[in-house]
Amino acid sequence: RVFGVRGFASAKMTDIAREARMSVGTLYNYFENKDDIISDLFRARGDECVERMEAISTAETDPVARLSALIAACLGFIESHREVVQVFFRMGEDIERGAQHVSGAAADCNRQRVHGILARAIRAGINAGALRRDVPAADVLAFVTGGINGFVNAWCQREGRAGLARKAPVAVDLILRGAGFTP
Amino acid sequence: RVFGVRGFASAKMTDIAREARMSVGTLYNYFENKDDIISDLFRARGDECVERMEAISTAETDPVARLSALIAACLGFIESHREVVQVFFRMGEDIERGAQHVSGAAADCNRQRVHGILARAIRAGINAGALRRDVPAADVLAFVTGGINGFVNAWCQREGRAGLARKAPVAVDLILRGAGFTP
Amino acid sequence: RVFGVRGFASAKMTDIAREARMSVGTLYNYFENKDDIISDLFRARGDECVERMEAISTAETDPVARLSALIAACLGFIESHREVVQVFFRMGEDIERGAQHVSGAAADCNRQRVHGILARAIRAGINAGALRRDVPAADVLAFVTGGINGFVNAWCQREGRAGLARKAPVAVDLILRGAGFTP
Amino acid sequence: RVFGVRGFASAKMTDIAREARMSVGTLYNYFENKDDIISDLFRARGDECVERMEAISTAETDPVARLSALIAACLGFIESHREVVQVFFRMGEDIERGAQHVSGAAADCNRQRVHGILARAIRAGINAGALRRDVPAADVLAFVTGGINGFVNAWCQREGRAGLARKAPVAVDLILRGAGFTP
DNA sequence: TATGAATGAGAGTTCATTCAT
DNA sequence: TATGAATGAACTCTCATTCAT
Repeated sequence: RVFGVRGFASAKMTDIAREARMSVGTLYNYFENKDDIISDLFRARGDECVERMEAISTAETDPVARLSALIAACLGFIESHREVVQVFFRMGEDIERGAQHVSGAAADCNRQRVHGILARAIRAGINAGALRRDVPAADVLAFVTGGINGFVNAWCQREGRAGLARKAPVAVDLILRGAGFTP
Repeated sequence: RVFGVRGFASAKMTDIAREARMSVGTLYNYFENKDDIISDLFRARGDECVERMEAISTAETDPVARLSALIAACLGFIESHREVVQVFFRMGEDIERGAQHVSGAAADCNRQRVHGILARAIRAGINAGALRRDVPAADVLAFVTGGINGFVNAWCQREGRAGLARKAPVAVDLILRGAGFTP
Repeated sequence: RVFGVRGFASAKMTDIAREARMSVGTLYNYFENKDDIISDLFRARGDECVERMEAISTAETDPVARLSALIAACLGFIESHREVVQVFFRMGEDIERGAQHVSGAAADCNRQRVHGILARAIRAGINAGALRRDVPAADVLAFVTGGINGFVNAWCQREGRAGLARKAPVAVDLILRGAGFTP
Repeated sequence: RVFGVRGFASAKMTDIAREARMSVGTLYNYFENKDDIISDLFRARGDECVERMEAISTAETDPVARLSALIAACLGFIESHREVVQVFFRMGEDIERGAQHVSGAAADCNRQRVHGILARAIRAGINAGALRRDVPAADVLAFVTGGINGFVNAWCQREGRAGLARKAPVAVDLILRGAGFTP
């Protein structure tokens, strides 16, 4: 929660300790150092998210249904882990590049795993003729992840409100059919 | 450049001064404090970007052409301001919300202005019947900005390569027509 | 053992507890605080050493034999209390003066008692005409204790080897007759 | 001065800074870290001491005169660098072994160089027939360095008084001729 | 106007000590 | 009596900011 509100560098150990209702000393009984806290956070949530997506990936065989379910799962996961994801995604931006010295590996690994799952689904969709062939799969991936993030960002703006998961159908629809008018 | 590489909190005034080939003292003749540097950076680049987009907005009357041009302009602007935009966009994430104590206002204002321009274009498109009516304009906005960011992120991954602007047609095409196969 | 290896300030209570195969809590059932541990250590070993030397002092009446026996006893005691003495003597240096806030009194008291015993033996030797009269007793004391320490230091260098007590005859000989060639 | 009084571990950076009439920040402009301060101290004084002793070593050819001059030089150097040497020698004890993580290398190197110079002088004396042949050179070295240290320690006890260098003749005499009465 | 050494508040981290179990 | 998680004061080190030159 503290990382989400103040950012990694500005989050003080004392703040984190106070939020966790313990002393700094106790905090250090459970984490090696500040980096370790966020690393663990990333790892734990990332694993959870990836697991859920993997499950969907193997369960759902229809390409379009699979991609739709994955997108919905992403949005649902993010909504149900509001505070963590706030760090996970927003700080991720900071970490993926620049400050990669802080748990960069963990964050990067998670991002890559999620991207990998989506990429496989996209390629399957293309091969099955359910997704466009005229656009490189890499571009589709960028577009899909971007679209998801767009809704996450918008949802984060309207702080405190619920409803990200509810947007899944719209998001999926826009991602698959585009914003343009089709008569 | 320093902010882009090290992140705001980790960027030291001495580093910035060295990069600018001046002493810290001189730096303080031009900027009130560290926050001021990034604020000014945001304001300056933001103004530039907004100006360019405003120009397109008034020049182009056809809704679809206008939105396409705006998207292309965004991508072009970002590519030509690599280092700055790296901070501008990536750190923006960190600043827009979380660390709003640092130039949050400036960043937020820029984002809002850009979003405003895109929102107007989208509404115009909907009214003209060129964009989908069955989806709330706010959702389309989230989708469009997300799609743009998706390409920016992918471009940032492949560090050092050029070619973000070149992606504009693909980005526009995917945003308008979606990733799904349409026979 | 822990004090000997890490030094007083760097020795952690948890390390000491682990070495003693108990918990820190239990440690605190036997010692008031960290200082107390080293104080007790000093006192106990010091008493032991002083007792042994006192015994020699009263038993041996011939001045030269007495001094020789005392020197040999010192070296023997040190060898048989390797780890403790490592602290006792080496840290003693640190504590005798400087860090007298830590059990300085105890250490100082021990040193003074040992020095006192040696000083009495030296004075007796001078009075009996067995030791040089032309040099102040205080200087002889400094010389004798220094000589002993010299062998202790050299012995400590060659870590792990035995044989300090074996050096007693050489040490005594050098102390009494000097390093110069006497035809 | 602070290291000498409080010992390395107990010496606080703020104390050192106050003693040097500067702020901690300034201290860090000149030294990387706490270890660096003592390392530099050791290195600088050690070099000085070694240089002086080397000069004597090459200048004086007569073995006994050379050893005497070296002993006197040691005592003189120590007296004229009271505070530094207090750390240099006393902490040396602590560092040579135990806390070798702190500038152990530097201290050890100095000790070895000084010992080396003395050892060469001793071997020369033995070869020239001026020092005893019946005792291993290594033991003589231990005895000589011990004797020197004995006077240093005694001098350090009587805090604040001068006169270590004045003891050189007595020290040399005792070291060469021993404490025993020779008719 | 330019410089960069000096400053010191504030950060992360350690560890002697306590006390409920 | 034994335990070891919890505590928080105190430490080292950083770096934005100042100001005499």
